[in-house]
Amino acid sequence: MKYADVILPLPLENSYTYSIPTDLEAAVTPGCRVIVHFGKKRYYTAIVMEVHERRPNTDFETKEIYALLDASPVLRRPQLRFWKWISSYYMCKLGDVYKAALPSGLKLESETAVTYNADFEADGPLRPNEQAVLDAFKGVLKLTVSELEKKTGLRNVVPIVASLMARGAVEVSEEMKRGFVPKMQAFIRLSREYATEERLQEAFADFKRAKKQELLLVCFLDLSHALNPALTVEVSKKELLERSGCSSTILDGLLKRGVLESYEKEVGRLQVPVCRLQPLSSLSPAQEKAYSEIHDTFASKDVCLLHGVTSSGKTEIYVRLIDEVLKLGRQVLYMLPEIAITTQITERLAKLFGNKLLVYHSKFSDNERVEVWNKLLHGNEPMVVLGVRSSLFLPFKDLGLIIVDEEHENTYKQQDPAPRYHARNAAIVLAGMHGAKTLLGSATPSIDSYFNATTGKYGLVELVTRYGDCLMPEIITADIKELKRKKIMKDTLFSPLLVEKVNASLARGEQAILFQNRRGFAPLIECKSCGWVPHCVNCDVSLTYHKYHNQLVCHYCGYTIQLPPHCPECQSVELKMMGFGTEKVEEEIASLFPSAKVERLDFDTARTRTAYERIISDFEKGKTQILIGTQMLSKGLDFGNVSVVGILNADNLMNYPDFRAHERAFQLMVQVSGRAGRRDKRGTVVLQTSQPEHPLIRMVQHFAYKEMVRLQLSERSMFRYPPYYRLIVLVLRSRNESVLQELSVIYAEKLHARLGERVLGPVTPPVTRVQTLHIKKIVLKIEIAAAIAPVREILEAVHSEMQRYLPFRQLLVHYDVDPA
DNA sequence: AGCACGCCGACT
DNA sequence: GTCGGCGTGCTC
Repeated sequence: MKYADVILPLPLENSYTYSIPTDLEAAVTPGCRVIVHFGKKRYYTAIVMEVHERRPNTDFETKEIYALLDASPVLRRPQLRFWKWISSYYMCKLGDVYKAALPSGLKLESETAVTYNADFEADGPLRPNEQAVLDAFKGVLKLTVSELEKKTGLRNVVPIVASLMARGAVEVSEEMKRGFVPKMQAFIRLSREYATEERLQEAFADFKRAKKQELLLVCFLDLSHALNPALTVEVSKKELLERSGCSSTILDGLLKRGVLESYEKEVGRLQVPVCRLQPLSSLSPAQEKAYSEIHDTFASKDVCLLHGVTSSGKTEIYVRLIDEVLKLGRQVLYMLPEIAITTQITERLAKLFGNKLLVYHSKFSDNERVEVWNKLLHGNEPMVVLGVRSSLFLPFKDLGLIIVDEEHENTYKQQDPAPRYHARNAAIVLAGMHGAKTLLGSATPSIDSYFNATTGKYGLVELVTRYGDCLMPEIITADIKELKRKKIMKDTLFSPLLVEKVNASLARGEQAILFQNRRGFAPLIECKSCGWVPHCVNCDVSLTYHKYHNQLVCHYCGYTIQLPPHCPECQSVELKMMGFGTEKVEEEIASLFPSAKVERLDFDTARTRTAYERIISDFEKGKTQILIGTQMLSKGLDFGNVSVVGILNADNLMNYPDFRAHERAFQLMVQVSGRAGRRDKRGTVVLQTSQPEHPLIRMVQHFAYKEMVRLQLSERSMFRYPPYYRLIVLVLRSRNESVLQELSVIYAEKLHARLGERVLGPVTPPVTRVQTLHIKKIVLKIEIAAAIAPVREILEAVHSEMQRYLPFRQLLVHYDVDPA
């Protein structure tokens, strides 16, 4: 008897053993997907980790594998190893890694479907809830449990469905959710009967009055070359109708006559670029130098950091390296943070690499992602994948190079659902498993990477001249505190300097970008008479006012209410708006620069791929003169005509409680400034701040990156932060505040007993409650040279010790290794 | 993560 | 007396 140890897409400690039906014994191999029955009801797609003949010591019945989904593994050999590394280093369950790794089209799950019995006649009165459930079946026979819950508005329909089933009113079944659906398209061909010239002549003779049909057939023959087997191409129905200008009724006529016939065929969703491939452009001397230095570095080191100022042309260098690796027959992963993957970069790469390019990110549909997956799995050609964080999990065969562009971006660190992995660091490990090199690129490298590069762990290559020798923008500060004191800036977000610069730029037919790191209209609302502030019911934060929908929104959990017409505490109608977000900036621009066309780029306006791309392309084409946005516009965008950038409030970037606040503020301000001035024009940046003398502001003004690093490093070493220490944060959450308080203290004491001064806390984070869960954190600072395995063992030991305290079950615990 | 089982308050 | 709230434990 053969058994398979499988991993389920659930946060479970162990793998589970299923027996393999004899007819599948040969076919079930590690890396295959199987469907298994798990628990009382549900079916899941599990991944086979190991096949063996060891009978499980049976305190439990061993179930059989229900079905095998793949003739060959969907994972390639190194992938499982990579999954195990992620789960061990980032201290999460293998099931969590599995969940993150596969596109959901490959993870079919069952769902309980409820079918209405049309013959049902109640033998007695129904309870209101039961009636409500039955009423939901108006016009439909079958609904899933979740659809029923949505339709009825009831929270727990399962028991109600159970009692209805007992009475014979409904039946339930487990059905698999729809997974990947291949895209089918209708094609048209000549029917067999008419496939000769003679028969076609007859057909033409037959048309008489059907002139349109005749025209359509001519058009078809023209497109398909159906009579010349050497040249024949397939013609889709859509193309034929478009090219002939005929309606589908005319085509139906031809189909009815039997001259043509229609057939369905699977087509890919990945668009094949139609443009002709372009040769690589040549490199400037500075780029050439950097390029060869990277090469030299890779001879002795596996990782190289490319520190290239904005618009120094890092992409050209990447392109060269990609081309080279492809020519060796190996694969390349080019990673970018989510917000930086735009049509600009995809089009550029498509022109160079054609159908060797695959794109993988969250704004692609799941079906498209499955196609990318399958193409890498089954294809053997060298490929370059342009992707986000999760593209690390794709089934690469033989990676030769991973490029992590904008490597300083903290969005490379996955925050919320486990696995909480850092894609840049994981990329280096993955590259190691493939014997590949990693190139980290940034205009403002993370302090961690820069430290590694200057201490010899990585190579360092610097590119300090901007491409085409265009000048770094001039950064001028505007002192908002002073302007407010002098009453020059009253009830406005714009300093006179910024207004003047924007006006001058518009007058020259140039564009402006305004940056404000907060969306919505006002982040805080306060009643003028009693001081009441609207708070989220689930989280410990005030609600942000969004004027467009006249709503108050929680930016942590999405909780939304209408703006009350008066204060619920004292009935006063005077509500004061405090602070400002992108919406308010937009509103003020409309009055300050009435003739300019303005657009806003933030989470609210760029919800879909098309909306996002439209805003960018309109700005690119000059349809928009002013673009307002959050950090979304700091990345990966090249605009040729922007001469002014305004940073509306630098203070809120610098003043938040995190040891990386200054590093991040510097990176953000320099990146945003980099949008100003391209080609031959020197740009201007107006930096509005109440602390113009702040050292960090001075460093931004002079692009003094190294100075910033020096200062930060001395602080980090003093206060035991990365890169000198490794942080592991234990996050404890509970609905029950007192249990959380009590247990977090005990937890920290136990850790302190074993790890001493390395343990800090428990501390209360700035936002103490999110989604009805109170939060405490215990921070571990581990010497960077120390081995991490013993620390993990201690953490696990203390965790199991804690489980002896009964209320511990009310706690949710997770680890955040190397928090961003 | 689901899902069932089991034990307590508020309704007919 | 029952309904339904959620705390607890298990899933090969």
